[in-house]
Amino acid sequence: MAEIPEKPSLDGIEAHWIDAWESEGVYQFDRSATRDRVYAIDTPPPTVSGSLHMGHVFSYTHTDTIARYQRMRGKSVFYPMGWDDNGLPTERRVQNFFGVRCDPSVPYQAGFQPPFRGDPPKDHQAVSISRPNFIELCEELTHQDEKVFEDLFRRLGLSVDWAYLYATIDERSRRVSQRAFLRNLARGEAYTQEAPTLWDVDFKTAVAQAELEDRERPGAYHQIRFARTDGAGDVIIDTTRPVLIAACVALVAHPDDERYQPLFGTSVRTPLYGVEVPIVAHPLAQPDKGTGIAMICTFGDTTDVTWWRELNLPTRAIIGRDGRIVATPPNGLDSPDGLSAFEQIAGLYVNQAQNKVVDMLRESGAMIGDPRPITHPVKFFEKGDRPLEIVTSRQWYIRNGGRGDDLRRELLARGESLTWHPDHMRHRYTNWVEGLNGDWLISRQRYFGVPIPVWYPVDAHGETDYDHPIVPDESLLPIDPSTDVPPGYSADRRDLPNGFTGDPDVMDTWATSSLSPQIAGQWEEDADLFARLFPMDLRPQAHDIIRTWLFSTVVRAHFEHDSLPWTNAALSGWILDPDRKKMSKSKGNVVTPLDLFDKFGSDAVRYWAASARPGIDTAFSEEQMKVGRKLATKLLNASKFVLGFGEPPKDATPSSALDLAMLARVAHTVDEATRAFDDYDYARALERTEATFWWFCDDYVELVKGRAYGVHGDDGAASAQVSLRLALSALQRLLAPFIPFATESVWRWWQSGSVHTASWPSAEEFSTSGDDAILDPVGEVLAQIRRSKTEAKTSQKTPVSLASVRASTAHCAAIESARAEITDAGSVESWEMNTDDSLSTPSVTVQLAVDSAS
RNA sequence: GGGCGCAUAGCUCAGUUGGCUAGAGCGCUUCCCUUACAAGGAAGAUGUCGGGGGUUCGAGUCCCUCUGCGCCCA
Repeated sequence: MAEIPEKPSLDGIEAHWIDAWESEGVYQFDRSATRDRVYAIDTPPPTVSGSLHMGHVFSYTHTDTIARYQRMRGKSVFYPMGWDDNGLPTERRVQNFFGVRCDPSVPYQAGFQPPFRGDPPKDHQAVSISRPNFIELCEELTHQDEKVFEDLFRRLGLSVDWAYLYATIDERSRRVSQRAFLRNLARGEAYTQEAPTLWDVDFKTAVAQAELEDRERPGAYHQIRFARTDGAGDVIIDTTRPVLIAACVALVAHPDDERYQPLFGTSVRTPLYGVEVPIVAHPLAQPDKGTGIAMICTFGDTTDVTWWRELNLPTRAIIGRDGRIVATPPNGLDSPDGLSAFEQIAGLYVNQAQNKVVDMLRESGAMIGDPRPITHPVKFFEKGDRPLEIVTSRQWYIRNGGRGDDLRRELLARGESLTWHPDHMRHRYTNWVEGLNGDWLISRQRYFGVPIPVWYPVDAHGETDYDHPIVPDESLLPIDPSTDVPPGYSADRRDLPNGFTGDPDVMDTWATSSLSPQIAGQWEEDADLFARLFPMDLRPQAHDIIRTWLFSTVVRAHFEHDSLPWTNAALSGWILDPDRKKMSKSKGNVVTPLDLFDKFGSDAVRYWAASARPGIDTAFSEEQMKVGRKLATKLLNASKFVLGFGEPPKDATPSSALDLAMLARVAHTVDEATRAFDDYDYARALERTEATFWWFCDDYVELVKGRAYGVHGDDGAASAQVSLRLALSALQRLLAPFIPFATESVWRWWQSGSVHTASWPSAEEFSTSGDDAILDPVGEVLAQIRRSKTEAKTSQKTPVSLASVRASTAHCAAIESARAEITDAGSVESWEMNTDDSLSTPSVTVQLAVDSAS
């Protein structure tokens, strides 16, 4: 137990307790606890290559309050931390930081030193390095970033057990990720397929539906003439992408569209290229868009893919994976004029080719009028800078209900049985699952990720047999098929006829992070541990990744464990700047968390975060942090006051009416806070606790002060002192989840052990004989006495020569029961009590002794 | 276009199966160095509960509708 300081202070308490908690193992998960005594949290692994921001502080604080509450309720809390370091954000950061670029054809260079470590000059040409060198740099940089994140989270006071730290690229994550994939493959839940795929031409990788976003982009309608092959005139279409005319395989109109019904079954020739294409009918054609008839190209957008598939159309792909028009003209384009028109655009980037095509269309007379500018939504990779193209490529998929109604229904049912906080967030999930239009594409043509753990046989002609992947034994995981050799082959048969070849791709980062419960819980590696954790109790996360992280985690657990991965999901809102705009770096309104910790203290910043209702977008507010700091300071001073009386006599019990009433109020608050926490409403628990704490300081302490000092004798003092201590103990514990540093400081002034492993208060700790109904009339009388002094602009110490009270019978009795205390607090010299049952609130007429004193 | 949410004091927000005179904090104004705390305390002013309609003895709360804002999906 520590000395109570003369002048309590919040300065330096964070560093002190961070060290003490670590050395005492306060937050260690007790793995001997059985499942019913465990509370397991599937902590979101933050992307460490991103910047630290208030959003992290905000949502992780919410989770931490829940973790601390559950720990105090006696649960063994499994609260791990993970770093999401694999994937594109890290690759991009590594490129920018070191001035390098990954080129798998470059050989490994031992001891490679990058040209820069931070801030390469703008005109620097990226140095091409091997994949292993690149990955080494990824690991170097993520380790630096992880240290910064860890320091931040420790400073914030997260009650994480750091012994269970993981990273999504570490060996266990790779092993778990590959094992789960191989299980999916064995059960037919993962498959490979050659198919049209959304493709980012800059990152040169496939992307999944969940990674798309629509952006409004300027474009233009071009009206184009297609000549009918029967010579009966032209068909006019509107298109924003005339560049794709060479990829056109049909024109399409709605089956009910009377304008075009006579044309179904006939054909037209494409302008410039002279390719004959049919006119077909399909309900996805929009009669009110443009001229109502559109060209189908392979592939302009996802609707083209649907038409192509459902109408069995040929393929004429013209856009390559590098975003350029391919060199070879597509099938069917064979007329001399057509070939020379195609030569004009071959090798150009798409937008250059578009300009060229428009020029040629004007010249040929196939274009009517000028382009008409419009703004329209264009699909982008959420991390990309250029519109997505669609290319045909071989990719790996995991089924997710997007192509199968039975599975879709099962996954919707999983969403139904999950408990959502707040509840309305479940609609995001339902909405997303119902709107899926394909399986989950998990292969990425990138470098820093978990390799897809398969090889393929290469036949005698050198052709790769993708239909019979060779899989490793689970005991060998993790593997890298680019360096490891499959069973039954020797290393020198790599990439040779009658040999093998490794799958060159890595998995999407979500394909690994969707296994965070299995990674953190050491699935299949520590069965005893996993059984104590899974399914976990809580998935806390931001609401913008319901479609990605939350959903994909549900999918993996559904397949592997036939269960939900957790029972509760808690969704945090966004941080808005004080003008209610979403905070962003470009606006320059981002504040760094560490500066705020220095300025207000961690507890104050946590207070701001914990004040926000679950799931609600919240304005960044330094004002709220000041309030939090006041609360922490007040707790120090109030604790010092209460404990300053020393130990009350051993046999002391609360006996006076006011003390019992105060304890009844605190007991009621304990119930309210407990109910709120059980419902994951940390903000309500804080608000109720805080209100009672301030009332305790402002009214109760002031009322009871004189008696506690002994002016009414030893018995009254003993009752006051023991009641003050009972209440203080409860209030310190109720505040512990929110302001862990200040509460720990004051707790250790008089208790042994940490407040964070103390038991959560219960109403049973208090005598229940009190009547807290007396507190309102008593408080009202006190307020009126204070008001009269304030209005007289005199000190609150000024004596009251006569307090004349009019109140109902019940209120008079209440006031009588605490009259001695009001007398002390208000310096009342004499009383006059009048019963008036018509009054709903007491009325006090106050005569001040100030005039006679002057 | 479909879905979800929000609208209460100058600001940020509470307001729990409909129930007393609609609350808190911040900010603002005034006063008080009071022996836990001046990094404090006491007090004051401020509302057509977004508009309209309905149900009800009674509506901030339930229903309908309109308006504005935000987010998710197409």
